[in-house]
Order: sequence, then structure tokens, then C-alpha cells
Amino acid sequence: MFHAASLPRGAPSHAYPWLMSKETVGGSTECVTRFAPSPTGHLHIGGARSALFCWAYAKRMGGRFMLRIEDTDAARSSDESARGIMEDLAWLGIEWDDGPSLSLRDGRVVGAHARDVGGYFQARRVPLYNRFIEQLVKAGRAYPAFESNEEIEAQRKLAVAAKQTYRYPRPAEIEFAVFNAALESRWKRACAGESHVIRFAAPREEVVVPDQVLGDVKIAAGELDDFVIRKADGFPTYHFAVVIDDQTMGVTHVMRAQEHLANTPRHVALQRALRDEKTGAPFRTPGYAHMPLIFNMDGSKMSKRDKAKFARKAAKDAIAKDAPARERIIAGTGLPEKSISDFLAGDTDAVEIAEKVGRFMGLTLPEVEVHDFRANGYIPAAIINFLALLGWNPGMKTADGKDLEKFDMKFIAEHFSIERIGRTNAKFDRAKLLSFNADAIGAMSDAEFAGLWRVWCEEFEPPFAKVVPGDGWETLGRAVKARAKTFRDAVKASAFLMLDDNTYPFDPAAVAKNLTAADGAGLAMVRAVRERLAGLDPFDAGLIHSILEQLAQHSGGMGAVAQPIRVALTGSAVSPPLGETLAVLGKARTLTRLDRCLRLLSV
RNA sequence: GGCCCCGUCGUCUAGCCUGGUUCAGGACACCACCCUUUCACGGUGGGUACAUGGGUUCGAAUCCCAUCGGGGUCACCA
Repeated sequence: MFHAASLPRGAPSHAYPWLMSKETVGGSTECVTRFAPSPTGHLHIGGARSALFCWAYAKRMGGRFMLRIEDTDAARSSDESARGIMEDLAWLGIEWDDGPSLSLRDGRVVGAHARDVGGYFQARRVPLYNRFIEQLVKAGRAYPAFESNEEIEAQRKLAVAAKQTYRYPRPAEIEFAVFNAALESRWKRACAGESHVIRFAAPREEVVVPDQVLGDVKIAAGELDDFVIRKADGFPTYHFAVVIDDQTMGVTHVMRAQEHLANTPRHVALQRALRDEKTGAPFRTPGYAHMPLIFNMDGSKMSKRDKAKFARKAAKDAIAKDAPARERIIAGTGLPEKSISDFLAGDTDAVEIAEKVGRFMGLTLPEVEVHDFRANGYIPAAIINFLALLGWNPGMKTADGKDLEKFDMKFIAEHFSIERIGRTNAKFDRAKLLSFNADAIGAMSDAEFAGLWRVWCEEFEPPFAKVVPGDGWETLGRAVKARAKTFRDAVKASAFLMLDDNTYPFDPAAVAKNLTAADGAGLAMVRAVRERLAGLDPFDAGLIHSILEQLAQHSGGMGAVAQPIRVALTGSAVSPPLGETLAVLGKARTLTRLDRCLRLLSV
């Protein structure tokens, strides 16, 4: 027997001639990949990686990347979700050639030149699915089944109780691949409107999934049961819609997470049973590539519930340390007492509650959706680079012999290959992402950083954006850029700006060390600096800096000058460089603060 | 539990296909030192890994087998 595992990875399987796809490099058919999310929420970071890999492969092969919305779950799908997913993809820079169109802020339209394939929302393609359902029934490869969901569920429970795998038993009257009288009668009942589902008559032979990452994956005969391909509500199931669409939309390569691997035999079996409406030829089996899964550092799945877990733990810790904290949280979030107690008890993982608690407590909740990363100040380029490395590696070295791991989408589009996708599940290391983001920020010019940071602040930190003087962004940005791994960090580093000039508190330790020690030497320095600053015009970072330097020459170093000023100005011993800090604060606010400090602390 | 996938530093990984050049290289994180007006940035250095056990071979992280471990999946959700 042919041993697939001995094949080089990525090689086509010669054991199954129908798989010999013509859709290879240089062939007449161009490569088409697709990302097919179901619009039931935001774009998950793992989904973003799937989309990126699909995009990358299509670009590398000079083909097309398609976005298809799998909204066959009428109850859970929503248009808002679909739009949100598209916006997240566009924000990351993953743009689709084919798919619904989306207008960007800059006026461009993604998907403007999409091929006409009859719609990219599955819910609008139902008549197409139904034609193929009928084809399958007439061929004796699918049949209506009339059991209710409850009946099936009861039987499944029985099987589970007996520690057996439940498989729907094919009715004795159904003959494989024959449209017999019994089937015809069932079909008539179904067409007459009797409630039913359509089940696929699965083959009773081994099914092979040709996977370009894992090699051929064989599923023994009898593992597949007669699964449902059309639900009672008339919508196709995922398995059916995906096969019909991939065929009719010309998809040549299916790349998705490994959690789908176990479903793939169903798809392959379906493909072998279905015929093209025009040519009568069997459906193509696309090239499959299942990529490794992404987990949290502790091995759990990355899920929205992580936010609730994180916020709950922080809240519980705070309450354990200080019982009244509970009341403060209730008051501070404006949430009903019941919501908070349910939340703390773990009865609900509602994201809205988690986010309110998180905001009130000043927590940064773990990001799991693309939008979370965006809201927390991450840069698309850093996310893309990091994601690309999760399960793929270019296997190249830099000029100085290190592993190449910093690259952009252009590089990915030029070098991506399925052969270099790994097979091992990966853990999502936020620390490394953060480091990538810091590097991306560090690589920006001051002007570039200031511009992007400002736009971000205006959307996600409006109160802060308001206190930054219009002409102060670049000066401030220059001062905090190196201190920020994210845009939000840069806001934190600029916290001094948000302080109320007349009420901000002083850190006693910092005061003792830098102001009142040595008979108030620090205070004397504050006084001296205040005198010089009072007459300064313009109040410019460079000029301020040189004044401080002059002072430093006569008083034993910069430390003796800078630290007292820092404490006087911000209440703490930590701040960005003083020139920029004072300049952005402005002369009036600076003098107000220095005067207040002198007034409060002088003896 | 059945079926399937996977197993190199704490994490992402290079190396594995084409066994020796590897007492295993890089990055992030961590620690130490240097730089320094604080905090950062930056620089230098350091520790930590081939899951285990059997083979094959002169020689195995690399090939084979077993065990153990991790994960996925078993829906009228995708």
C-alpha cells in the first residue's frame, strides 16, 4: 500500500488520482482561497490568522482571496457582526479580492472588483443549495428523515450512557445510491411540506483527506454517519454549504484551523457524490491545509470568557483585601447589585459586565478579538507579523545570522508557503506580541507616531485627547514613544497631563527624598527653576532643557535639578523627560504647579 | 470512551524530509552589569530544551516501534 507519510510535505497524493489538481502554480486555473467566518460575533484573533494565511497564499500564488459570510445559522447571525468582521479585516490590512464590498474611510472600496458568483452571503444562496439537495436525493445519496430533534437527542443520550458513539442508523429501506420507491415516497412527503431534515447517505468505505500540512489523513470506513445536510428550517448545514460554495465559487485551496480536520472527511465524501450541474463532472477536492490551533499560555482556549475570568479575579482580590471595595465597584460601574453578585459568583460571564468592572478598576482585560487589540493600542503591522509567526516560519536568516522574524505583509505575500506551516499547536504569548508592538512603535518617526497616536486617542481615549494642546502631540509623542509598548501605554506615560493642577497628590517618599531632604535643597531648586522659567519665551522643550542643564552645572549634576522638579510637577519621581513635559504642560500650568508645591511644602 | 492530530528552552521557533559540520541556533520573557535626570530605550553577558523507553546505525533531535503526555472532534453551530 502506498504510504502517504513518506511523501514530502505539500506534495500531491498520487494514490488518489482525482485529487491531482490542475490548480497549481503556472496552471491555467488561478489559485482561489477563502476565509469564511460566521457572523456571530467579532473577529477572533485566531480567525484573523486563518484569514492572513489564506490571503498570503493567494497573493503568493498570484491568485484571489475571497471573503464569504457563512450565515446559515439564522438565529445567531447578524449583519452588524458581518460588517464588524469586515472592518476588522480591513483594519489589519487583509483585503479580499472577492466578497461583499466595504467602503473604507479613505474612500477605497474593498471587494469592488469581486467576481460574480451569486452572492457572498450563504443565506442568499439557498435556491442553489436546494438544487444540489435534489440532485443528491435523486441519485439516492441523500434522503429526508422525519425524526424530531428531541427523538434523536434521546437516542444520543442513550448511546452516551452506554459509552458508545452515537451514529444515526440509516433506515433499512434506504438503498445506497438508488432512488427507490421508499425514497421517492419520503421525498414526496418532504416536498409536501412535512417537517424533515435531509441526511447524506455517507459512503461505507475509507475516506482520505489529502492535507498539505499533515499529509493524507485516513478515516476508516464506517466512521461517518448519515449527517444532516439541510436543516428543518430549510437552510443547509455548514458541511453542505461549504462544499457547494467552494465548488461553485472556484475555491482551489482550503486553509483553516485544525479543529475542522475532523469535519473534512464529510466534505470529501460530499464532493465525491456531487456532480457539476453543467458538465456532470464530480466536484473537485480542493487542496486542504489545516493549521495548528492557538491557545492561551495556560493551555485553555482563547475565548471571550477570558475577559470575565480576569475581571472577576481582580475584583475578588480587591474585595478580599478590602471589603468595601465591593460597594465601590457597584457604585463605580453603575451596575445593579444583582449583576455584580452574579458576576462574582461566576453565574454570568457577560462581556459587558467584565468590561465595566475592568474599566472602573483600571484593568487591561485580556484581548481575544481583533477589536480588543485595536482598542488597547496595538498596531496592525505588529499583530500581522506576530500572527504570521504563530504556526508559520519563513525559515530564513538575517544578514547577521539570526532567524528572520520581523517582516511585513509584502514579505509574507512574497514568501508564504504551505510547506512551512507547522503542525504543533501554539500558545499565544502576549509578552512577545507586546514586544513586537513596541518595536513597531519604535520604528515610527516622531511625526508618524504623533499622527497615529492622536487618531487613536481621539477614538479610544477622548478625555486625554482633549487635554493635549493641538500643537503638543509631536513634542509629547517624542517624550513618551520609547516608554510605550502600545498607544495606551503612551497615554499612561502622559498621565501628568491629566492631573488637576490644584489637587494632585504628592508621593510622600518622593517628597522626602527629593524635596525636603538636606534642609529642603530640592525646594530651593524648585524655587530657582521657577524664577528662570517665569521669564522664558517661547516655552520650548529645547530652551527649558538648556536652562535645566545650566542649573545642573552649578549644583552637582542633573539629578539634583531634575528630580525635585519632577516631584513638584507631577507628585511622583517618575515622568517623561522634563523639557517635553514642561513644554506640553505650558508655562501657565507649570508655574501653577510649582507654586502650589512651594506653598504646600515650604516650612 | 471511539476516531484523528501533535510532542526541541517558560513561550514562538530554526534544525528533522536529504543521520555526522549542533554537548542544539534565534527571538520574547527572566536575571546581572553598563549607559542614564526618574521611568523607559539602548548595549553587554547569563541560565533554561531535543517527553520516555526500545530499536536501526560506526554515529540519531534527525529513521522505525512502543509508552506516556497534550490537543481536536464526535450537533438540525460554524
